[in-house]
Amino acid sequence: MLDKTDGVALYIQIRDTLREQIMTGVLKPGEKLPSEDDLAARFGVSRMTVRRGISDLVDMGMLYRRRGVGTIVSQFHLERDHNRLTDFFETARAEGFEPEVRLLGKEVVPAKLAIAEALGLQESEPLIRIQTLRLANGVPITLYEEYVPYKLCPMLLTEDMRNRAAWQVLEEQGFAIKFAVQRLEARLADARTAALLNIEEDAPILFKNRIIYIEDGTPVELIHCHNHGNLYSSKMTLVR
Amino acid sequence: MLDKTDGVALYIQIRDTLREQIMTGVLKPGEKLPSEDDLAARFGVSRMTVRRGISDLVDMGMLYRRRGVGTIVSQFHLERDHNRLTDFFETARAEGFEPEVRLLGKEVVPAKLAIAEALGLQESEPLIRIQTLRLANGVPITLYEEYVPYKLCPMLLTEDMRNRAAWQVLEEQGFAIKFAVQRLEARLADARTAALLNIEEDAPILFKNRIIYIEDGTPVELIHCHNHGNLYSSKMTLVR
DNA sequence: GAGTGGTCTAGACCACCCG
DNA sequence: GGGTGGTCTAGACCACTCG
Repeated sequence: MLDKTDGVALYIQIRDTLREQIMTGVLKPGEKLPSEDDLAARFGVSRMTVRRGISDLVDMGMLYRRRGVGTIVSQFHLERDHNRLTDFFETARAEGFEPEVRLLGKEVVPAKLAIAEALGLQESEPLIRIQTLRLANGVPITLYEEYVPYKLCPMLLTEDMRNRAAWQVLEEQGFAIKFAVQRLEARLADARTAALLNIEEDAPILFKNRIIYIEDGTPVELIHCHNHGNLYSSKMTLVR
Repeated sequence: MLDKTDGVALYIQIRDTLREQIMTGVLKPGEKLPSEDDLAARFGVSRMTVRRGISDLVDMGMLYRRRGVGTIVSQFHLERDHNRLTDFFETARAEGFEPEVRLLGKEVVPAKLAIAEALGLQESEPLIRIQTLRLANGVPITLYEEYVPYKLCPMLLTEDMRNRAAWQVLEEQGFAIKFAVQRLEARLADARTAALLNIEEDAPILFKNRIIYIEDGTPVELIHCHNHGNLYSSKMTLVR
């Protein structure tokens, strides 16, 4: 069952085995897993190792534990991906839309005060600004504006931005992208946004301000998303 | 340092001790913790127990680990609370606003199709609908509409809803509230919402549709929030 | 009372990072 | 090479649930 020689941690192999069984319906919602002692014997590992694998699935919401009862498959599998930084193309396709990105412009601009503060820079420091229009099935959904400090990654200027976001380029360059903090607001469309999204001025816009950080807490990118109010909504999971 | 007799798990005492030291600045951002072996010796526990406590803080974003280097205090402490179901009053006060809730109405209504489907009910089954207006420092911020299946908790009809949400009452009644899934949209204010929030009709509204679930995946409450577009934004953290 | 998950121990070996 | 975190073992005792 497990391969102790291939370098993949045993608890990861156990986690993936169990997840596979839940996904394929071998383990059904509401059903109890074998006990931890039992699983440890089956997998030929110690109970602590089984627990570590199960804990990951509990954190993901696929399982829950009841002391004195057992470990049970959740009825509802939390879509924790909605609380994660994910690839626009992958998620669009996963939701059944064909994604497309049109480059509107890419230039070096001096940082305005608000953006400089968000990125921990001095005012007027050079930024790379990348503006794109994101479409689903050919319909404009989002006006996407990205700001990255020029000194951080000058090569962004020559990268093709039609298949990934700037933070994904940074990740390829070895930056340990760790998390993002975003703020959602309801706004009205200004003239330019309205024209690009093919809606009326003053139509509703779901505005998203997102700052992306690397491991040690340094901000590396600011994003402004102007999302079509009637065609876009933002879904997420909250845990008690 | 630790109390092995008071019933609180050692790893929780260790976690809270370390968190306290980070919060109070004894451990500063960017600073390395003592090694796990060292901490185990200081706390008088095994290394696995120390790791369990540290892991919780890593999950919360307060620490990060680097193999071969050590465990380091994050520059930026993730506010994971924003990804959690939290108490309106507590969070408002924590952010420096004095919260207030005005009851607009509480009645039993038949479930419309969309709400019945969201809550896993038959159409027309009786629901308790609670409508309140939420204010911060006396300014109306949110028109809050809650729907709970009548059969689930009839006593909601007689509860005072001015200091907690319905799901908090359910929690007090022993329901294991586990998570919520919500969807945010930008909308324009209709006449009633505009009047209650003291804004113009067609002003921007951040609309939130939230479904609350218990442990086994059963939905127990649906919430519609109509948030003041200019005074309310929704902040959250995404993890890579 | 039997079975379950919750916690904890006292080791062990490894991969990785850095001086 | 020395120190760090990553993984794993083979036990142990406890609190809890349920029949």
